[in-house]
Amino acid sequence: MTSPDKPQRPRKFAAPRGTTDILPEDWPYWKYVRDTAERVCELFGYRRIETPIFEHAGVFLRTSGESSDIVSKEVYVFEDRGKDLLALRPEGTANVVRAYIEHGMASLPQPVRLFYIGPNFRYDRPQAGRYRQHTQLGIEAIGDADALVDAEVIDLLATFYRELGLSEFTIKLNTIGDQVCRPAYIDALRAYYRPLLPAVCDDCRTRFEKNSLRLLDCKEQRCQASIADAPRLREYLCEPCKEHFARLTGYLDALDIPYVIDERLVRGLDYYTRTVFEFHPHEEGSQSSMGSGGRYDGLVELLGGPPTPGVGFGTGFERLIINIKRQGAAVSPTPVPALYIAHLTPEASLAAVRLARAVRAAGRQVIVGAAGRSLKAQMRHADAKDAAYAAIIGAEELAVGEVMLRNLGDHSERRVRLDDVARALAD
RNA sequence: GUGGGCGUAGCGUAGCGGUUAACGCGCCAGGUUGUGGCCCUGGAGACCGAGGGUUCAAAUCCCUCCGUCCACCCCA
Repeated sequence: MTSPDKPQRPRKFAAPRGTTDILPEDWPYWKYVRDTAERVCELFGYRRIETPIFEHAGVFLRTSGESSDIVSKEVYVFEDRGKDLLALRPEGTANVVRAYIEHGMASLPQPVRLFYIGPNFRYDRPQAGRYRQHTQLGIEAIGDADALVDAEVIDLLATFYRELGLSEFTIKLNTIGDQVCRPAYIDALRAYYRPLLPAVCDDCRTRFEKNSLRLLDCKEQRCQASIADAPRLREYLCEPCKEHFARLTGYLDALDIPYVIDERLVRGLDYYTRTVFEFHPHEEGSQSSMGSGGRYDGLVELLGGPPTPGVGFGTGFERLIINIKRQGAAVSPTPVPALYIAHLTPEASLAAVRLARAVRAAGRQVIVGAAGRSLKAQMRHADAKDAAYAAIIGAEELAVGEVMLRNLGDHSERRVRLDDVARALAD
């Protein structure tokens, strides 16, 4: 059926699985989220930092926990041409901590407050609100152990959501202890689970060996009874951890920030200590976590720095935008051209590009019509672009150094000197 | 990693065994000589996701693969 002379067409590519193009019609949402993020972070005194999207693999592999899903199966690791083992960053905290150490930020006034906006990569199976490349706003406050900073971070995230028009969310909060008290709890938890192992799911048997704390957030029906009667971490917390948590809830209460204590919230990254939290929209659905974070008092040391406390969060733009669309928040419209220049002859085209430059210099958006198209086609285009005015340059106008300036709203038109167009638009 | 739905022009769909695959939107060009939004006309654009099979005949039936979406899991 194919004629023998039909040329073989080159292969068409699609964006890699789990990635998407952000098209112009979606950009207003992205701009809205980015602008709001930058504004709110600055309000809280956070300064911007951007780190590379890839790092030495060890930065992530060493910090996130070998048994965590992120490290065990989701990190993009590759060897570069110089045989260095690198990894696309799967989360934002470890690399910022690396930068904190590398640039000697420990000698700055503490805590150092940082924020960043950029892509993260996880080899995951794509789904609604879940991508292999996703964009996060993250903040880190490094160098202060007090619960005031924990509260500040949570307040910042809550403020960000409110500013976005996302008022409907629940904050889940928990403390998972520290290096002092958690080991004793883990022992107790394992002792409790050991006889129950035949009854729980396969994943839980793995968790028992590798990451016992995660036994608590298993979603399997058959494991729920085991979880319900498990020892409570609360009862094993050391005094400093208890006090820290009490101070945190005190701050949150003072700020009138509502929260729900969820003793089963343990989080997926191993470096967390004490405070952990997640923000969920009220709308039900999968991938409902919009943002989350916690304290990581051992992380700086783990990456070779001095013992330094830290706390932060990450929040995913794609999920925020899903919720913004769902809750119908208003975003600013895409700017529309002030002037569309239609030109009818080759000489007029030269005048058109010069006029465009002059009007742009006055700070106004200009679109120049496609060369060689009929006036009708160019006017149609001007209308499709929602231009406020159209300037028509034909042989007649050009001969006397003028344009026909048409108001596309009220259909009025008048002749204006080429030099006066920018001024005429300002009226 | 597990399970399910779906893959027809740029987008949204129809066609569900039988000649040159249809419609809407969009795109391009016309509808009197230099003018938009409505309307009308015409055009471009699809090897019907890919490969294999069944059949005289397949976009239509079967198989495999790929892609995509959704759920579980995990997480932002």
